Amino acid sequence: MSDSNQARANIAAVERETGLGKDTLRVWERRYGFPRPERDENGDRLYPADQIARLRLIKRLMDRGHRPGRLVVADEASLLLLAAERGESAPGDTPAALSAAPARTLDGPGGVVSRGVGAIFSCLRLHDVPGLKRALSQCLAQEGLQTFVLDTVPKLNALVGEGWESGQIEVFEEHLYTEQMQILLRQAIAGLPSGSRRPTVLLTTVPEEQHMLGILMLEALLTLHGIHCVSLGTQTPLTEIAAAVEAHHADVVALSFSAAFASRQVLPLVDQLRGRLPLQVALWVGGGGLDKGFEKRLHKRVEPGSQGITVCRSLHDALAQAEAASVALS
Amino acid sequence: MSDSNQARANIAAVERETGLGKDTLRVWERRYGFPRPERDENGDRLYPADQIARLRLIKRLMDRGHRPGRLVVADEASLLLLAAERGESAPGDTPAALSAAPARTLDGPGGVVSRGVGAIFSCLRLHDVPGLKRALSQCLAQEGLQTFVLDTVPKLNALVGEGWESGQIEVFEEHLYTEQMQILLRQAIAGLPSGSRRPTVLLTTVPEEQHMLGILMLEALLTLHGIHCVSLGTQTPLTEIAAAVEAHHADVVALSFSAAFASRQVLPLVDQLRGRLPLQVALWVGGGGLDKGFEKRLHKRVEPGSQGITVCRSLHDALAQAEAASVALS
DNA sequence: TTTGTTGTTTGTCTTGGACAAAAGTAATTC
DNA sequence: GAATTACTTTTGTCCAAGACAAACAACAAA
Repeated sequence: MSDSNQARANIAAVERETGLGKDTLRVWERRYGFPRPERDENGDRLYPADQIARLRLIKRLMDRGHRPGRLVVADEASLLLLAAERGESAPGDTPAALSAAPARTLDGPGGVVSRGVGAIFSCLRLHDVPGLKRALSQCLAQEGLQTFVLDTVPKLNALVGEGWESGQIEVFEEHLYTEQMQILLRQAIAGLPSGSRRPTVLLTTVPEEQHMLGILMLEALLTLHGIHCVSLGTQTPLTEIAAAVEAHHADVVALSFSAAFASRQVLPLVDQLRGRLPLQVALWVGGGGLDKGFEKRLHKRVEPGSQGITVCRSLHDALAQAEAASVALS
Repeated sequence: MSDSNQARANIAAVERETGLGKDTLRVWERRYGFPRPERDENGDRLYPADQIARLRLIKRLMDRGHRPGRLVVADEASLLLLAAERGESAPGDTPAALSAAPARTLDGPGGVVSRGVGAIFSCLRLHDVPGLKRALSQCLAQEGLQTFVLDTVPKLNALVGEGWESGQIEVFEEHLYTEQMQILLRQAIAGLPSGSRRPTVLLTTVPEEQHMLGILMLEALLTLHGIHCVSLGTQTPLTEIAAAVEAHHADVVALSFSAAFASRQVLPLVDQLRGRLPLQVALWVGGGGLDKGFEKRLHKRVEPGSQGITVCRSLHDALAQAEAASVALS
């Protein structure tokens, strides 16, 4: 198994592949004895492929809420057991939607018959790009944009996220899903009359946060309701967000944090941005990257400027905020 | 000027804002005496705003090809002098296109009269989003997709890039441009019949490379010529690229590197990916992130698997490669 | 002009220590 | 039982100073 001609990666490559920082990798090695990479002739770490795979699994479980200290000392069996568990985070949601819609709904190559979430999911797992496109479009057309964005897309995101956590879905499949959903949402937005109502909402993400779907969903929803949106895409430096607010006379900055984002960094980042924005500009934050205690910690802050941060736990929240702001501004 | 209540940022924030790594910031301080941040009560670095601004300027000049050792010890005046210089990288190109198309082509709010590159550029600088949309669409409609992608978009990219390097264009304006161009290109691609000819080209970027425009331009061009493309979006881990190749039976992987990408990392990355791909799968690399000596260094490599890497210096190259591959596969 | 050799520049990796914020645990009160 | 408070452990990030190899510049030779 552990052949010497096995592919081995340096610490930078492991950071790329797993998303765990170099400092973290080193401190785990010191504290827990794992990972235990080999060394090259210069003393630099060389991680074997199996240790990288384990690190990736650990990262998956961490994003689901498990603690690293337990995971790294756990044996392989209990790790796989945890991975097989389903996320029970949202009770009453659609926990069995996946198993209820098995992949045998195919009708010849590329010809999917069944509809809805299940069909989308099977196309994704079969790498059937045309079928995926078709299933997504059908779904959108059938439900209408509002229902699609408010209900179906979050459901799909959760499904794909869970599939990824449990190892059923590969990262590249998730990329494919994201790309196709992006195409669809952008097309839908382009087909709408551009919003003209205040507030003007500036949409973006902070550096390190590369996931676009959150702000794209919000943009679709707000544009549908006639609200004026300006999207800067992902990863805008904080100072630039502040500059853009001034340039576009924005009333609101909306930030999205995905579950993959390091949740401990969210509050300082948001705090810092709040300090750079004028007081009358609202700051909305949302997405799965906000842990449960976020509001509590937010309210514990006594520093000036920590007020005026609105947490949107769902797109419904954000829409309600927008409507309220629209009334207040008119 | 250097008030004590000035905003000061920690090293992580400076990394976010400037794109310079923590290690680099620390080693510059040790070697060159700049930056020279203050310290908080715990000994952690606190960078004043003016030093951050200088670091950002230095990063700009580095991306243009200047060497850090000279820049950090240079005085403010010579730095600004360098910044004001225009990039002379592409001789015979369109060096004065910007100044030849001043911003006074407006006709009332939002109503741009003049056409082409100049109009696009002025809308961008005036933050006129509807005008920008219109100008871009007009340009595309007038020139046709092929000419637009092959000539105008690279020209615009260069212009925006130069504007950013010289400080005329803010980062958030560049984000806005990228976002709008992305919308336009995606729309154009969606309007085409999806490609069916081999080779099947898998488009993506490596982790750390967030710029989408390169692969989007290539996707538009190839799809226009009937070539079958699969895009995974940006930042796909190398192992996942390899997995996606297998899943989609791709014949080619196309990677794009922007000028902002650390050019020293390109070769090892590409080498590593080459090693993970089957021999019959081609690997194309392109974009401004490849420095001049890239081919030379590539050919100097004697390691197994370093063969079979094709450098595309322009989209014309890539298109020619695709046509050649198409002939070979039919 | 190209090719090889030398010295300098530069980013990244190393170790081992330190600390603050977050999360878990226990005791207390409503 | 649910919510506060106080205490303890966990955990990621930062620091210092040293080292080294790849990239680069400059010069020599074919």
